[in-house]
Amino acid sequence: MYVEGCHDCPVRGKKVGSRGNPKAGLVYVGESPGVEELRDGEPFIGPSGKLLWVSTPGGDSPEILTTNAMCCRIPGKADENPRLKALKHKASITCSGRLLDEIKAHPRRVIVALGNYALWALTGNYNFKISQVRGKIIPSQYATIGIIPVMHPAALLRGTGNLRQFRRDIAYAHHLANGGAPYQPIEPRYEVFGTPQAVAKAVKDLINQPLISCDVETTGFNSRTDKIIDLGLAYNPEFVYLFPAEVIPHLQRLFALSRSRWLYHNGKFDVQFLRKAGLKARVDEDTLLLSYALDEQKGVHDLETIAGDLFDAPDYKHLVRPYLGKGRTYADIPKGVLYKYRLAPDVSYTLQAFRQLREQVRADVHLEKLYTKTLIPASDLLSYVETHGLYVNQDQVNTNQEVFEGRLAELLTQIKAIGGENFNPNSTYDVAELLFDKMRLPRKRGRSTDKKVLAKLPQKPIIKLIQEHRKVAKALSTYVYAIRDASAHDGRVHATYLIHGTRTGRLSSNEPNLQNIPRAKEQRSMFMAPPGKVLMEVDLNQAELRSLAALSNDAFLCSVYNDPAGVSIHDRVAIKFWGANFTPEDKMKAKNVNFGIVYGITSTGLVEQIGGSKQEAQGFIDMWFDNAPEAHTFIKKCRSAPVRGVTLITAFGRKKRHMIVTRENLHELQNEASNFPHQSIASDITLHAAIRVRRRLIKLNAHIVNLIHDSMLIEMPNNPYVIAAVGKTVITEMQQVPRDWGITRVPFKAEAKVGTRWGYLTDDAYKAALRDSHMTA
DNA sequence: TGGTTTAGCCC
DNA sequence: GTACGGGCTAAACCAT
Repeated sequence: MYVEGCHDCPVRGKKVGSRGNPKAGLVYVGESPGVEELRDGEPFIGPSGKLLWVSTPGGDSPEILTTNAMCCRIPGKADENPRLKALKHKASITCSGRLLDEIKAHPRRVIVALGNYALWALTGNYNFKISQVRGKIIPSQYATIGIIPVMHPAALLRGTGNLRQFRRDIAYAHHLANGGAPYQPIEPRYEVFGTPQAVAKAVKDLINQPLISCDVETTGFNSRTDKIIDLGLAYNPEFVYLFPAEVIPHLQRLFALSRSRWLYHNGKFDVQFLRKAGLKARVDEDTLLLSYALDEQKGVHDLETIAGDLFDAPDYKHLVRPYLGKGRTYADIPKGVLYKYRLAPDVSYTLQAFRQLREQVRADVHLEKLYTKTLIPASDLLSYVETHGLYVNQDQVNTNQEVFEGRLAELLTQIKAIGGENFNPNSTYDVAELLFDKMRLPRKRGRSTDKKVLAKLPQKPIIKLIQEHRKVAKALSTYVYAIRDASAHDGRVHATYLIHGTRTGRLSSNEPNLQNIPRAKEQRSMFMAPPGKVLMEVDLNQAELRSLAALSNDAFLCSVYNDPAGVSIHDRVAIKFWGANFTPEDKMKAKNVNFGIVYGITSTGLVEQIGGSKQEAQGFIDMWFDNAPEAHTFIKKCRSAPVRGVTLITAFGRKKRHMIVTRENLHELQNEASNFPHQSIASDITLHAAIRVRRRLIKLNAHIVNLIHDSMLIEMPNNPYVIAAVGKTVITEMQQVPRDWGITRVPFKAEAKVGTRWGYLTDDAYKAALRDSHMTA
């Protein structure tokens, strides 16, 4: 094959042409051939091709014309290397004539552009980004229906993109090529109900509807300081009722009395604003949580993405964006624009998405259980935890600020005396230059200067200074300034807990993250109980190891946790390793192995913690598993799930699906899989316990103020009766939840600590309260 | 201004 | 040569 464009082409290598029916109505256009394609002279027969064909309805078919934007191979590193990138760009331009000639030779219905280069060559528009336009019909002179941009399968194999979306996009192209109608969102009509009389009329329409979709637009993300601008409701996606903020009080009756099921997209956010405005809002259905139940990957659950995927809803962001920018809020958007392009579509799209997603969840018994029994109740729990917030000890924050700022200034002076006036210890570039170029210290792992590397370098004064500087700088920026600023409004921090933040079912926390506060007493004590109250922390004891024991039914682990004498697992393992006369150091090592096991630790990782040789560490790991063979088998079975194409499912209905397995990511997927079940179960036990106890605690004026994977923090009056009642309630439920969910082979154990400052909670204080209340533990 | 990399904190 | 699961934030750096 030789065409005129090849004269100007900078590559001029061996060429790979097209395959399939030259007259096909459906064309796949890829980027450039890979190694396998070059060898066999056909496009899409390597790993990318395999993924493409398994994602194609009906599989590999000669009725599809398959070709590439470039017919020569461009080395895979081209996107990182500027010289190669320029070459690739030039090649794609010179080759586009050949591509378009081939396409134009016969009438086409649909062209699938796989990746940016295919899209650019087909449209001539280099501003397109595949990640932004994928799955949308782009009109084209070359195809009657148009171009459907889709992520390149190679990108998915590298770990970017989302397989569900990829499959849906390909299926959509086939649907269109086979004469199917384009997905068409319903664009709702809307009306503003701005007077009490108008509201009364709207309420009459709405109050007996079985399902109402609700959304609010606000001036910001903080329900304490920001305000609702407008509220939208709909029971039919064709029509949205809009209510300006000033008439919202007139909706009280609707929210309080309606028997409707209330639908939101991330209702945890909306209901906090609505409750502040005096409405009895509740979340019965939630499209964000439905989407997460169906796909535990992150980054695909915002309403724009869902509506775009399900019915090709237009992206109106660009129409709203010009009115935003620094210092401006949604209140600065003209009402007409806000209603037409934001509020009305959001309310209607939520309803439209719900119809599809709810059915998909209902069709799967595990997901139905997860959604109704865990995700929706968690939304209710967390909207309350977020609103209540965690009290901040401003004195401790101020003290920490003074101490850390003072120390940081000292350190900086000393560091600059060695590194020079312009030396910035926060800059990894500066640190690497000083250590490896000027001081000629030995390099490890490239030019990394992280904690472990510094610890292994010869202990020069500058290294000690940099180590301490990093610690103090972190303490100051992340854990003093952020907490100080976040609590400036009402003396509390109100973190946001994401239900969909992890692939295991753990919660995540942000702004601020209350799940990674340093354990140092003076830092944890930035959080405390307000005057007259105390904090209680209730922890699950070794939750993940107990989960592993229960799931694997391992004889050794089960005997440890069912042991009436209560000899700890660390002691039991130490005895197995060293006999009855083990030393305290031995016990420490045993503890590290025990905790490492649940994370799938390797000998290298274990050496980092306990020292010694790699062989010795491997010996401990082997011995541990020899001693717990059923646990070993269970973990191995989980590890092999990605290769076997098996989806892991927990008792709570959490799933770990294995979408794309490649040689590169296999190891990572196996590690995730082996960790998933016990991590997931441990956090669900905590979450369910919190859901169960919340209302009972409120009657005692006790409030959950933080949740950290296997523990919860509770604020309550400093009264022994209350403390004892709360402790008993929470401990009982944390221990009962696993039994109720069929996790019965080992008991779970919860423990309570009490005090005024988070850094100084003790079990003695809890026991004292039990004594004082004349109750027994 | 926004995205990526490197670092450090937690369970 | 191979690092151990799940997260979030800040600062520097680099591209646009």
